[in-house]
Amino acid sequence: MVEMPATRSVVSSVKNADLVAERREQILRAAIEVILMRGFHAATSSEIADRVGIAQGSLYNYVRSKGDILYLICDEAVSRYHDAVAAAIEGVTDPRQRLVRAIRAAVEAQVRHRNHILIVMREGHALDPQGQALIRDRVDSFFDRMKAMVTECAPDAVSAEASAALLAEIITYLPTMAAMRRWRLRQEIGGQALVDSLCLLLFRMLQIDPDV
Amino acid sequence: MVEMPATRSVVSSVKNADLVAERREQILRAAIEVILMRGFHAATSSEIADRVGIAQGSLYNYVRSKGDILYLICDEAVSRYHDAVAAAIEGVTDPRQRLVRAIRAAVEAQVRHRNHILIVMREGHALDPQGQALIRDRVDSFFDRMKAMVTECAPDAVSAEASAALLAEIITYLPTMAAMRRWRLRQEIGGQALVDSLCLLLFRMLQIDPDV
Amino acid sequence: MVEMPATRSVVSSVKNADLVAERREQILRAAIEVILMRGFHAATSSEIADRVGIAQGSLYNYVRSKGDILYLICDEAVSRYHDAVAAAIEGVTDPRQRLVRAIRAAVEAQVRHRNHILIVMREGHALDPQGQALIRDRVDSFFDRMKAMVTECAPDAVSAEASAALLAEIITYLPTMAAMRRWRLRQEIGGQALVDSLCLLLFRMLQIDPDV
Amino acid sequence: MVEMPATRSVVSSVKNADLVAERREQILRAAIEVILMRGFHAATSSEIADRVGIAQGSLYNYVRSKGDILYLICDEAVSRYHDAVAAAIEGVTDPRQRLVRAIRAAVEAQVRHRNHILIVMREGHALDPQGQALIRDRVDSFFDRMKAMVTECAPDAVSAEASAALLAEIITYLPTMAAMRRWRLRQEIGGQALVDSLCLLLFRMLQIDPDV
DNA sequence: AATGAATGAGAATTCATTCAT
DNA sequence: CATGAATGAATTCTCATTCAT
Repeated sequence: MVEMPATRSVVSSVKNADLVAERREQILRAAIEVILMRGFHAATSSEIADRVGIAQGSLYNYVRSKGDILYLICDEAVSRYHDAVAAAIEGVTDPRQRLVRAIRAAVEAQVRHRNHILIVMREGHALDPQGQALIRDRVDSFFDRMKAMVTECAPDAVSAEASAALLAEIITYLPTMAAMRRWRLRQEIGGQALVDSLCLLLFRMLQIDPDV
Repeated sequence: MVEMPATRSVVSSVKNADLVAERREQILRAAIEVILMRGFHAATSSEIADRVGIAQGSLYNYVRSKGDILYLICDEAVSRYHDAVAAAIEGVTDPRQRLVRAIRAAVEAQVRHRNHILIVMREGHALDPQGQALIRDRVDSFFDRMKAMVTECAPDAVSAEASAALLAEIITYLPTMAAMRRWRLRQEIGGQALVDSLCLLLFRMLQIDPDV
Repeated sequence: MVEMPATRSVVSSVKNADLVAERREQILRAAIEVILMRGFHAATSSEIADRVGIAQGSLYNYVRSKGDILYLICDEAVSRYHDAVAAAIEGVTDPRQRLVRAIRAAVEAQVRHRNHILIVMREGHALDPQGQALIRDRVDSFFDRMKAMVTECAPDAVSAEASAALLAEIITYLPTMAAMRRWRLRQEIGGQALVDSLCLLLFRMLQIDPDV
Repeated sequence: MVEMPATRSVVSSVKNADLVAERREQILRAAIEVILMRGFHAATSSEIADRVGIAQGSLYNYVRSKGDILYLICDEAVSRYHDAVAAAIEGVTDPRQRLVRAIRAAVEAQVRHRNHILIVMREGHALDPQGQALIRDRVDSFFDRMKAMVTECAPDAVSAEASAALLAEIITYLPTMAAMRRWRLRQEIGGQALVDSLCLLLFRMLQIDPDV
C-alpha cells in the first residue's frame, strides 16, 4: 500500500462546483501565461483577471489569495506528472519494462507540461511554507518510487559513483531541461524528437537496452 | 577569432574605484544570501543593506538600482563559469582531452558556484530585457564552444537522435542539478563525489572513455 | 401635549408585511450578535445573513443597506427604553412616585437591554447624519421629560452645582454602565442586584427616600 | 510594591528618537480628531497623514500599522489618567483625604481628556487582542486601587447593595459621561462646573463630607 | 421571493528610490 | 561619502451592493 502525500483543498466562496471548476480552469490558464512572462511576484492579480475577462475582485470568489493560484498550478503540475507515469506502468510487471515505461512517460510528461514544470521550478519557493511542504512531499514520493525501480532493474549502472538515488535524481531532473531551456531547444529540436533523444541518453546512462 | 559577447558596465556615483569594488563585493555577497532565501522580488534593499552594515540609501551610491545588483550577480556567475572552463582547456590541444577537461571544469564550476547558478536560473527572468539579452548571449557563446568541442571529438555519440547541440545542452544543463536540487542532493551525496558521478555519467552518455 | 420626535421608515422591496416583520426580527437578532462581537464596520453582511440562514443578497430584500440595520437596532433600543418608562409612570400622578418609578424603570430597561444600549453607545456614530439626528432627538425628548420630573420633585438635590439637567443626565447615563462595563460587572454583581444598587445610589444622590 | 501592568512598545523604522516623538505626537493629535469624527474603521490612514502634512506612506515610518495608532492613543489615555491620580495622592496619608483627592483627580482627568476617553470607550474593541488585554489590565489595576481606597474610608457607603467594587466602578464610570455626552453637556454646564458637580454627587453617594 | 455570482470602489501596507543634510 | 527620512506608486484583498436567473 502506497501512502499518498496530502493535498490542500483550496476553498472558494462560490458554491456552484461546476462554475468553480470552469473558472479556476480559466484562471489557471491565464495565470500560467502571466507568470511565465513576468514571474509570480510581478504577475498582478489584475492582469490575470483581465485575461480571464472578469473583474479583479472576482478572482477572489474562486481563490482566497494569489498564493492559492500558485499552489493550484504546482498541484496540477505534480498531479499530471504523477498520473502520466502511474498510467504508463499500470499493469506492467516486468521490472525492466516498468522502468523503461516510467522513464519514457516521465520525459514525455515533462516535455508536454513544460509550462507547469517551469513554474514549479522557478516559483515554487514563493509558495507559503505549508504549500511548499505539500508539493515537496509529493515530488519526494515520486522520486522514491523511481529510485526503487532503478535499484530493481539497473544494477549495472548503480555503483559507488552513481547511486540509485543520484540516477533517480537525474532521471527526474534532466527532462526539466525542456522547460528551463525551452527557448533554446525549440530552435534545435522539436517535441517528439526531444523526448526520444532524452530517453535514449538516459537509457545509455543507465546501461539499459530499452528494446530487450 | 572568437567574438566576445558584450558586458554592461554598471555605473556608480562614487568615484573611488577601490571603494566601489570593495563595497560591491560586500553587496553581492549579502544580496546572494538574501535572494537565495527570499527570491529577488521579496529581497528588500534594506535587508541587503543591513547585512552589509550600511544604510539603505548608501546602496545607491554603488549601484543604480536593485536590478543592477541582480545583473552583477548573473554577470559574476557567467564569468566564473566561463573562466573556469577557459582555464581548464588553456593550452590543451588534443580534442578529446579538451572536451574531458572542459566537462570536468564545467561540472566543478556549477557545483562550486551553486548559489550563483541558482540565482541565474530562478531569477534571471527578473532582469531587464537588455540585461537578459547580455547574459543570454554570454551563455550562448559558452554553449557554442561546448558544441564545437563535442562535434570534434565525440562523433560516436552524435547522431540524429542526439545531436551535438543537444549533447552540449545536456552537458551544460545537467550540472545545474547541483544548484536546483541542492537540499535533496546534500543528503545523498557530497561535493566532490557529486562532481565525479556527474562526470562519469556524462562521459557514459557521450560514450567517451576519459582516461584514454 | 408632547411633541413626538420623528421616526424614519425603512423601506423594503418585499411586499408581504408579515414576512418583512419576521425576517427583520431575525436579521436584527443576528446583527446584534455580530455587531457586539466585531463592531459595526467589521460586521459583514454575509456573516449576518449566515446567522439568519438566508443568502447574503436576500438581506437586501428587507433592508436597503447595512446602515439601515444599525438604524433599526438603535430605533428598537430607544423604543424599548422609552416604552418601559412610559408604562411605569402611566397613571401615576404623585410627582415623587413618578420619578421613583421612572428611575427604576429606566435602570431596569438599561440593564435588560444591555446589548442594544451598547450598540447605540458604541456604534451610534456610524449612523448616517439623518439617522443620528433622529435617534438623538428621541433620546433628547426622553431626557427632557426626566429633567422635568427631577425639577418637580427633587428640589433639595437641585442647586447651582447640581442642576436638574445634570441630574437627569446622570440618571440616564449611569445605568449605561451595565452595558459598557458588562464583563467587569458580571463578575461582581448580578442583574437584579445591580438594578437595586444603582437605584439606591441614584436616590441617595437625589436625596430622595423612595419609600415615603 | 505595586506590580505595574505591562506596556507594549511600538517600533518605528525611523531612528532619530526625537523625530519619532515629535511625529508621533502629531500623528496622535491628527488621528484623535479623525477618529472622533469618523470612528476608527472609517478613519483612513490617508486622512490622518493629510492632516499631519506628510505622505500616507510616511505614516508607516513611525508606526507599523493603523492599529498601532489606536493602541498609542489608548495607552496615552490610560497613562494620563493614571498619572493624574497618582500625582494627586502622592504623599497624602489620611485615607479620607486620599480618596477625596483621588476622586477629584479622576474626575478632572476624565473631563480634561474627554477625547482620549471617548476613543478608549468607543474603539477599544478594535484593538488587537493583545492590545486589548494590555489596556484592560492597566484599567483594572487602577480600578483595584480605587476599590481599596473606598473600602478603607467609606465604610458607611459600603453595604450589600453597594459593594466597594460597585462604588469604585461608579467612581470610574460616571465621569466618562463627560466624554460620551460631551455635546449635550457642553450646552448645559462648563468644564470646571462639571467637575465640581460630579465630585459633589459622588461624595454624596459615598456619604463622605469632603471638607472634614 | 430567493439566490448568489459579479462588481468595483476603496484601504492598508510595502518598498525602491531620491535627496537634503 | 554616508545617511536615513520622505515619498508615492503599486498591489493585494475586502465587502456592500446589484441584478439576472
